[in-house]
Amino acid sequence: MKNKKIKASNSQNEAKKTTKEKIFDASVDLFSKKGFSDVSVREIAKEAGIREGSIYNHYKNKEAILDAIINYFKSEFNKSSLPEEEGANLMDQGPEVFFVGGAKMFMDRINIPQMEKIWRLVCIETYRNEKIREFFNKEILEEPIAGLENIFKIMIEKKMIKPVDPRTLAYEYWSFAIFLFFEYFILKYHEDFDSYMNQGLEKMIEHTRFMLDAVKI
Amino acid sequence: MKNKKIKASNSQNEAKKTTKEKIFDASVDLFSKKGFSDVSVREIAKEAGIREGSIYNHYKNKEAILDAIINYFKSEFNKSSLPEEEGANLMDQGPEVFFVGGAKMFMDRINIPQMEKIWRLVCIETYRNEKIREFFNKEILEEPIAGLENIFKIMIEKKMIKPVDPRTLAYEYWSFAIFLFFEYFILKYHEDFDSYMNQGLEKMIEHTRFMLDAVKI
DNA sequence: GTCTATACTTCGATAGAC
DNA sequence: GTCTATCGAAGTATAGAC
Repeated sequence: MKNKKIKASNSQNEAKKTTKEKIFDASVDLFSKKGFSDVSVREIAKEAGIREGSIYNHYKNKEAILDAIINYFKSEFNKSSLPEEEGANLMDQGPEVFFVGGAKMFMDRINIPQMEKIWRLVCIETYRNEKIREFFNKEILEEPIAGLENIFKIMIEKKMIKPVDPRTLAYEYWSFAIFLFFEYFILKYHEDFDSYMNQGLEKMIEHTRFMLDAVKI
Repeated sequence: MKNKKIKASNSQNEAKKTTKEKIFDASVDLFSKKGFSDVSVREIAKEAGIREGSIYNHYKNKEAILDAIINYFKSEFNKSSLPEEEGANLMDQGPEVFFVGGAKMFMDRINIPQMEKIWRLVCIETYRNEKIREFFNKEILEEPIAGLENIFKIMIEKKMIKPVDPRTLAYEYWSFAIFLFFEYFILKYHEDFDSYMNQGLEKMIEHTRFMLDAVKI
């Protein structure tokens, strides 16, 4: 579970990259730093080490590069979503193990270098890009909350926690995670990356403790 | 306390506006919709009903307009911060009255038409603009949390709530408010404004109830 | 202080030689 | 598929008449 992070610096070696990959990676880098609108095709070409015109042999236009990044993000995001049975197993070990374990797994997903940049990109472009916004609302806001609501419902049925409204609990739990996204990727993005990511996990665990304390039987 | 909102549609009547105000208001409008980088000086001039060149008689450049908006926002934000004694009075009526009353007052501050647009602008430009980011971190994140920490400390001393770590409580309470900012101004901004603002207040009140339930004696 | 006109720059995208 | 060269559009900003 730990060596998932190594995998030869995320994708291919720098040397083996195709031109299309170079354009893709350069765009991820620049878009995540400055935002889509403040990056020019010239910059992307320079960063990728090719001429401007060559970009259009691989992508129809600038927008198409962003689309490709979004699609990559979506597929990676869905690829690594928590399998149903694994969750059920964790839950039997008690609520704390379930949530702390879940938070760690989730952080591991974000912590892949290339994906971390795209997470930042997603956060800063959500206001402007409708595709990203729809994805965010559906897959990062509504679906997790619906899933959590279900989990809390089960926990209540199993008398693992107090019978508080499961929807409220889900919202209380997950809104904190969204807050951490924005705190990390927007408010604190430039302040020493590594330590901040670890702080995020600790904060999420502390939040989990507070919530479970509030509803424990 | 309620008629603060009327005040002749926020600022001057449309007819009486100076050119500088027209430029300012047009910029607020456009920046809050599309973001600073995606708005041109030409657009601002058109929206303000003047010629492009005339803008430079009032502002040094495009960036200076944004600076003026930020400064206006800061001064309005500080102008309306909660007076110390009023808070103490509210607190004596119990935690629920204090927080529900506080949430309402806070929402009233945002709900002024011109300020609502600037709040949106602040939320979407935070990642890009260092002045906004510093302001957000200091005045919307750290200071409120420090203030809340103090309030929870007093409540614990007065034995109004359980002796949970006040810093944790402050973070638990305020992170939800920040989440609501982002949910409202980024994720749901175009989905029927008025009802969403009201929902926000209800959500904040529900959150307050959950938290107070968790720490009540 | 506003207008017309325009300078100057940068941008996204394309054409055509290799 | 990459390069050179360049186009047309759009951007910021300035000059000068009124």
